[in-house]
Amino acid sequence: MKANTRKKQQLIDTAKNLFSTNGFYGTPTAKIARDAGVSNGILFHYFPTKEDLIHSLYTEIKDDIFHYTLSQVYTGATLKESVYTLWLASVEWYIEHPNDFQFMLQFENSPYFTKEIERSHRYVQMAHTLIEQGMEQGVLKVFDPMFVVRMLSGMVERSVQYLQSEPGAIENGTRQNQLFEMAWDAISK
Amino acid sequence: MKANTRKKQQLIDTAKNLFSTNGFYGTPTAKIARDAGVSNGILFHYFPTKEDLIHSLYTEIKDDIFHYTLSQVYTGATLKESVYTLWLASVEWYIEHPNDFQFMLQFENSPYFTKEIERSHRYVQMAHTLIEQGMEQGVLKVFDPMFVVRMLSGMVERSVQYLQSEPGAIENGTRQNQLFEMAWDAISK
Amino acid sequence: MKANTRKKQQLIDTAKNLFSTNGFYGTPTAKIARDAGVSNGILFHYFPTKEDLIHSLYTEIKDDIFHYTLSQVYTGATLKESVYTLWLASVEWYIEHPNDFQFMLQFENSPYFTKEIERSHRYVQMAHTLIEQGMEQGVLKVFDPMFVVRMLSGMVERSVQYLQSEPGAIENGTRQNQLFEMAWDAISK
Amino acid sequence: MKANTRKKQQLIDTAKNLFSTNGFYGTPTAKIARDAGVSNGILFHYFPTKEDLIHSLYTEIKDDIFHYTLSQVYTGATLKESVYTLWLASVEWYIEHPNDFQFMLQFENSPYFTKEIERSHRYVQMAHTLIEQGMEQGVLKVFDPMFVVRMLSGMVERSVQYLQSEPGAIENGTRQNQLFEMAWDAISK
DNA sequence: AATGAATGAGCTTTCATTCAT
DNA sequence: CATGAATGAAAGCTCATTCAT
Repeated sequence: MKANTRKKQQLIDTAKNLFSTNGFYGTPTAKIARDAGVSNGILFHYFPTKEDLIHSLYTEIKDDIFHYTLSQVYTGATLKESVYTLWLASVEWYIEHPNDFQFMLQFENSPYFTKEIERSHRYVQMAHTLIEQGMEQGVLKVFDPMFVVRMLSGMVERSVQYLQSEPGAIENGTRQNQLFEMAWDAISK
Repeated sequence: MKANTRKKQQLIDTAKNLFSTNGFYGTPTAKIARDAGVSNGILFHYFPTKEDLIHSLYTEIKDDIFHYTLSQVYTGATLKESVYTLWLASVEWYIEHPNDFQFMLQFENSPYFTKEIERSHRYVQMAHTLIEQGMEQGVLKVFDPMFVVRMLSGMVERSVQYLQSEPGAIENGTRQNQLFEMAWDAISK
Repeated sequence: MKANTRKKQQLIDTAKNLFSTNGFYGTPTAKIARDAGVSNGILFHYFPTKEDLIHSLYTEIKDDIFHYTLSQVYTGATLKESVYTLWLASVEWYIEHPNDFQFMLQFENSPYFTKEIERSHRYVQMAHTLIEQGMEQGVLKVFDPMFVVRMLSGMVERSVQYLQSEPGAIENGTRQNQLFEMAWDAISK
Repeated sequence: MKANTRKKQQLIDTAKNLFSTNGFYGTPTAKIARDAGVSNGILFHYFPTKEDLIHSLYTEIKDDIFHYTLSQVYTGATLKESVYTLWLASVEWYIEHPNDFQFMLQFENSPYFTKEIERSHRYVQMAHTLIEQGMEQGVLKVFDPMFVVRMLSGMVERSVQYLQSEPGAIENGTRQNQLFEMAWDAISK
């Protein structure tokens, strides 16, 4: 089972690398297996179809970011502080995992992505709950909470891309605060 | 020259339809030609490769939206009014052309899309100029203008998706104003 | 009719160039037309099929070399002198027309080439007659004359290739005599 | 590994047959696979491109004829005897393998064939060595040895074609001796 | 669990040839 | 005679998936 886990994980890691560089369609399963140092056939033992592999990757990423974010939240925070924690944890995690970030962008804009998948992940559910509370507290503008979640993730994504392209910006705490203020101004009353 | 134009345009229209529904990779060139009612080979007469076709489509869309937006602007407007005009024209145009909207999202998140392509279109250049002016006037938060342009288009896209999913929202002028206010609050000081 | 002749000749010349460089199959008819500066369609006006074009080229070459050789022969020559004249004229002509030489080699080793075509050309018939005479006179080894003709052309071809590859050899009369002696020794008693 | 070898060999044999009859360009890879009784795709598993297949075929042939010829040579032979052995072994082998002979002629007169390929085969190298020795011994006319090798193979080829077309000639030892004498007279002093 | 040979449908692109103008 | 758009039947090659071992 160790060998099992190792090969599976190698496939996942290799797939993330290749997908983020060449896209889903530019990455044959045979190349994933070859680069992962395993046989062609074993990939389909772990992931019955290429689509299954892609979904597994996405799920793993969303789980990872969920756990990272969860580890950052603390009780007794104000609504704005909670949103800030969520926002910053997400940005930090994407900056640390550029392959995952790249992969996620592609996946969420591909025909593989559906609303059902979007809603099924705890990361999104957590954000949804937070936004709902903010509206109830009268702190946030009132819209469909799911829409605000999407708006927020859109702003996170653009911010990450900006930080990636601007040298030195990642370490600049002030910059990050300014970026968060944009998002907060957008959604708060 | 009429036949020329007609067949080429049929290919473009058919391609937009199919691409927006099935994606680039889910749409064989043979199907495009068949659905357009033309021969297989003529597609490659007008577009030497599938990639050329895709790029042409994108360019056409960006030109169309540029001209539509341009027709809406008026002189003597305040900065906020100008941004509103730009925002609203974009939203309206995408709502009216859902195929183009869908295609654009896919293209801009595909490996076909590069920063060079992004900057080369007049639509983006126009937005860039406007944002720069706003910063100089002290009305907008100061960032790399290109980043703000991207942030804005991201918010336009999410707004369009929201309007598409919410029945009756499209005709609701108040709703649209509220959506714009989110964007304006994000970027203005 | 002048224009007629001009375009046709341009097609022939261009085709020879392209065929000798890229081969029959590496040369699309469209490229021949383009390089010749004429329209795609007109090629098929003069040559109903690509094969017709190829055959025309070959016939033209064989006619040219026939006339050149004929102009070199003189009456009262011995058999060996006549064979020498034939041999030298052929070598000279190929050296002067490398494209034609290249094209001929390809054609004669392609599926387009048949025994019927081979026999139908006056150049071959002339050689055949000469060899027959030599056998009757008891000067040449006795075989099927057609075989000796082929053997001789084979030796001409290799000699031309040798002269082409050896710098300075073309102007070297002694070299050419030595090459002829090889051929003569092969076929003479 | 048996299946491996079997399918690969079936592809090679079928390809030789089809190529020699219809030429490289007249033989689709799909037909090779079909006639070989294997799937379309497996051909490209063994030979990444059609060109690779063609080159492999040629290499195999040249290796086969090399080994056959090598098995015929004996020590203590005079130079003329050695050349005779080489000549006869080649002629015999081509007569026994008409498909290979046909294929070889096409290949060596196609754009696939280069001087580098020609020199790389042991069969040619063996002939080259023999001719060089003959020149050093003063038995052969002095030329670039490679040219003499080519001249000799040209004469072998014409002789094989002659023997193929002349009924009964193949079994006629005298005929073969006469053909060899032509070649020998050509190259010997 | 693991291999990698094998499958075969499907893809983009090419190109000789036709045809409306 | 001349153009070049239009046709459509291949062709070579790819690749997700299966299967014998």
